[in-house]
Amino acid sequence: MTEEIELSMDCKAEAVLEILAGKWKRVILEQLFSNGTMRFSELRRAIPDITKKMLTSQLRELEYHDIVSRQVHLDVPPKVEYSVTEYAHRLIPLLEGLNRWGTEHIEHLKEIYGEEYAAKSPARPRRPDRAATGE
Amino acid sequence: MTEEIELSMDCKAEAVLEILAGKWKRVILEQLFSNGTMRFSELRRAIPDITKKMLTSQLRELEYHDIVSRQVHLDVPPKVEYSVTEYAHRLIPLLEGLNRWGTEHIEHLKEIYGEEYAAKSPARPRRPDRAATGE
DNA sequence: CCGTATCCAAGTCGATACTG
DNA sequence: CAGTATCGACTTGGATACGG
Repeated sequence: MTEEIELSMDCKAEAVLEILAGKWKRVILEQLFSNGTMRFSELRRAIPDITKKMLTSQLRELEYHDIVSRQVHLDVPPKVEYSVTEYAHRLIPLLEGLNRWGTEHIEHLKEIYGEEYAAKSPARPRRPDRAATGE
Repeated sequence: MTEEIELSMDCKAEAVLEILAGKWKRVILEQLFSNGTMRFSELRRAIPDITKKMLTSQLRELEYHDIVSRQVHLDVPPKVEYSVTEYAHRLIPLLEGLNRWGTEHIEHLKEIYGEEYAAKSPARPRRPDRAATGE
């Protein structure tokens, strides 16, 4: 029977998911949180597989959400520095919770499927139907 | 200067994001958490805009992650019931945190951009560059 | 009733070339 | 140095139509 949990999530969670969802957002935040202010080129070096286009767009989205701030220095050569905002620090507990849960969840999946579980949920999971002749 | 936060997120968060990321996953969980066991058709009625295909696929992914369980009753007419697993309850604090953060974040965005902020971050945010003549 | 198959539109991400 | 523009591959979500 139900446990009447009443989570009442009006799906405000979407707003946060949007911040964290991009493929590179979390790595970028990791860099900025642990290294402080970084230049565009430093970020590129720290995250070798990211393209300039991706780095730019993800940074712009984070900037829009007031998570990172962008300082443009008008000199030659051009120099743009990024850092996390004060506001971004409120994200930390959530990020930690997410990472803790993620780590445990991977273990949980291993217990269920063995070491060779697929990270991405398969289209047709191989779990057998549990049948019951209820009604 | 840096505050040496050392979040060390090896991006295990991805595993959780995958659970929560689908367009309908959170609404489905909301339903199952507050109503307990529900039939496929009940879920469809509770979430009018979802298609059968989407409902099926999202439920299968949640099932793969051991978040919902699927009970098939082999009688006529067919009857399939879904409910959240024991394991799923561990998600609740995270979900609550996500929702609380989301709610506050929407307020934060309103303070910055006014009531008419765009939910989705625009490609080119209209925030002016903050220039500094450093170097 | 509870799905699957097929097709299609939209969005995401990467590679590459060009610019202030 | 720090981007923007353009294109294409791949993925996601939606609209049907059909099957057990």
